[in-house]
Amino acid sequence: MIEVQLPDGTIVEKEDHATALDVAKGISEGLARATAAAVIDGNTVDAMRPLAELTDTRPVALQLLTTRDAEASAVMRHSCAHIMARAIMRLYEGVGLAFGPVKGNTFYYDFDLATPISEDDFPKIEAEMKKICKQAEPFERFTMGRDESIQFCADLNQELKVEHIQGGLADHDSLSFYRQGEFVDLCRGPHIPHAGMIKAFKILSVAGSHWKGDVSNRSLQRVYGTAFFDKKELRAYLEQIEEAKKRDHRVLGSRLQLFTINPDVGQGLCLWLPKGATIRATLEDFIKAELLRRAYEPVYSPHIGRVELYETSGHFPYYRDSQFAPLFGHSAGQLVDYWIRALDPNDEETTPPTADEEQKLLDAAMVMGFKGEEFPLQGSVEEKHTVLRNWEKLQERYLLKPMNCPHHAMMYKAIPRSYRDLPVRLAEFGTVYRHEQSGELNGLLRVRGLTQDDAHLFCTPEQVEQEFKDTLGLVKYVLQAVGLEDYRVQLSSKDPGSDKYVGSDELWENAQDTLRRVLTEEGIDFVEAPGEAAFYGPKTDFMVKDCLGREWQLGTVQLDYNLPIRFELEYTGRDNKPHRPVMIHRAPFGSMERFVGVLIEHFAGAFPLWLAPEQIRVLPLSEKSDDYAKDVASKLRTGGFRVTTDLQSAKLQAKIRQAQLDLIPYMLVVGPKEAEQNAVAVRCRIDGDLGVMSFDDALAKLTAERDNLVIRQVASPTALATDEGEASNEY
RNA sequence: GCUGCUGUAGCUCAGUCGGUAGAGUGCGUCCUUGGUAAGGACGAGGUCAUGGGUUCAAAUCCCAUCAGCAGCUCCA
Repeated sequence: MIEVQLPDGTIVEKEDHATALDVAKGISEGLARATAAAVIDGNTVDAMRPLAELTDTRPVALQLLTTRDAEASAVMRHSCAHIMARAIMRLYEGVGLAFGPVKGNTFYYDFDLATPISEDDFPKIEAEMKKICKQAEPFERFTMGRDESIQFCADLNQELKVEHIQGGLADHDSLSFYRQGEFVDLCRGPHIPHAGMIKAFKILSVAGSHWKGDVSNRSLQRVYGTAFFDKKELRAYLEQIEEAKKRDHRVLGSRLQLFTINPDVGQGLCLWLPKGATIRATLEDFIKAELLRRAYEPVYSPHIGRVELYETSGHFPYYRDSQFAPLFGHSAGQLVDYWIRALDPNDEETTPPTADEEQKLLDAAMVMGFKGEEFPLQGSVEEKHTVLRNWEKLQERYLLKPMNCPHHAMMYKAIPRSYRDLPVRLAEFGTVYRHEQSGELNGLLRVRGLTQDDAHLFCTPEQVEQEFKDTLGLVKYVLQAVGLEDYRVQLSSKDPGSDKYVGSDELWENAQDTLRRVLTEEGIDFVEAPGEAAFYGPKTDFMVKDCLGREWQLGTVQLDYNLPIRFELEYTGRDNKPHRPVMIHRAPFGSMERFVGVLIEHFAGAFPLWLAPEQIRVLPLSEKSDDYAKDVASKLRTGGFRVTTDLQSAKLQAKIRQAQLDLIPYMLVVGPKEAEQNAVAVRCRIDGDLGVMSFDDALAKLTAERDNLVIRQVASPTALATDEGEASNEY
């Protein structure tokens, strides 16, 4: 017999081989029907496995997971992934199985499959899945030894599973499988007792992916789906997605005329329309005022800089692929650049020049002033490259600036610095250009030209901690001021196994320790993300989600001991000797583009009074009141408000409806009565009609709301839940 | 960049079997002059993303290019 303790403390005795399902049955048939899985020792486990196998603790502390528990849904979705895989294997030949984990409310399965699956195929896959669910066959678990498992998977023609057992699961002696009818899959589990528990599911999309997430590996087809225990929940979830899409900043940006992106201007290059620009300018003014209070100094730098500058900083070689190609000060540079690439055997876009062509290139180069006799016409490619590289260096090459830090480092260097001057805080809304992969571009959230609310702090090693602390405080303050409270803090640290980082391990450890310590002292919850650091230093990133639940980095504070070395930055210490400062890179908003994009979604386009591009709209009751409306608007403008008048010959209801749809915070209705008393009838977008008040009272009320940066929202946006639970799916 | 999907009026979308393109909304003009979420009439708007091909005939079929969307990968 085995003793089992239920969450309420009750202890029940069961047969030795009893399962969680048996315990549930002992309580009620209904409970047994609803039991999807169990929790023992904090682990989610199969409800149909004998309890004695699952833990040595006695009595067994057992918690049943029923169809009402969120954890049970995750188990069920994983089972649904198996069912989808089973259906697809019935419909297609030669299906290779990769991974099929759960991700938030959705699941996916990666398939190695020659035939492309398209959306048109979803109905037939779903129909097959429905059949499987109807049959309500159980999920049966069994285990095998390593070698046996490898042979088993090989016999099933599941090469990827074989590879995974040999690679990722190398330290597992025994492996578990789940069988459901004719379908068997290497899987850690757990699963629901039988397929009949899945009452509602839907295939959502199909996309490409790569085996183990590595682009150099074979590409797979990833089919996404979602499943629920209840049809209503599925419908509600699909509606929630539709609802969330209405908040999409790309949709609102165009409806509210905030910004536009035009392919004729260029991919990923956004055009800020007046209303969007107003929001941005308001935010910039807000942060400029705050920086003044915090003793930052404004600077400006040009949009381009010499390539050598970025070679010094390390950005050019490191990010070459995602930068716009260098610009040449003279066309001779282009000639040499072309020549170098033509000779490069690894450059697939070019073919080596013939002897004839090379002579022409040489003639052209001599016309442009190069010393032709230096060029080894009969030499090797390497010898030619050497000469061409030298010629290239004679040319001015510029980079559209991908980063502001090198410019700011030069500004630091421009003036002799004493320890008494530090910290030096140089701030600039710096516009940078990055040639992001085309598939990555996304509205305002990922663009090719962006403006960072950037600043670089240069301080002594002793000051680092305080400066870092203050900077974190600034980021938190700024986010709180605009009402963005739903963020996650991440300490992006170095991946010890990678060689992409510059600088000594000691500097890195030192920097990471400082970040960890300050974050802990400040009581900021954070997760550490190894491998997410910049190549020159660790950083603290503030992450937020968009309307589809995708995560983006907004604010960032980065510690950097490396660029000061590369740029040989110095200050004179108390000892009259040169010392090396430490740099802190920081951008509370991140980029103005992404930040405004996120804000649009956060407020669903309905900005608080202080940020709204059009703050007040004056609505005359009829044309008879047009003059008074203009008068009111003009006085509000004098009070610093952004105000318009609606003079179209429409009924009041229509004007109000239009203003509500345009998400204008306040409407002032004026008719003959108001004109007579120098009054206005105030209507708030959120609260509706506030009644008639004197113009002065209305002005005072709105001024207070604006100047206090009051944030008001009808409902706080509910981002789609997409908790990252992927790591738990080991196989 | 990769995989899949999409591209028709300013916007949202119809358009059957290949046979000279349609709605709603917005926009303009006129009528209407109103009290807190849609008053009415008329009108203008399209090289069906671009370039090729197949065909007597292409928005429709095929190919390429460009752009967008979702995911992957990348992200200073």
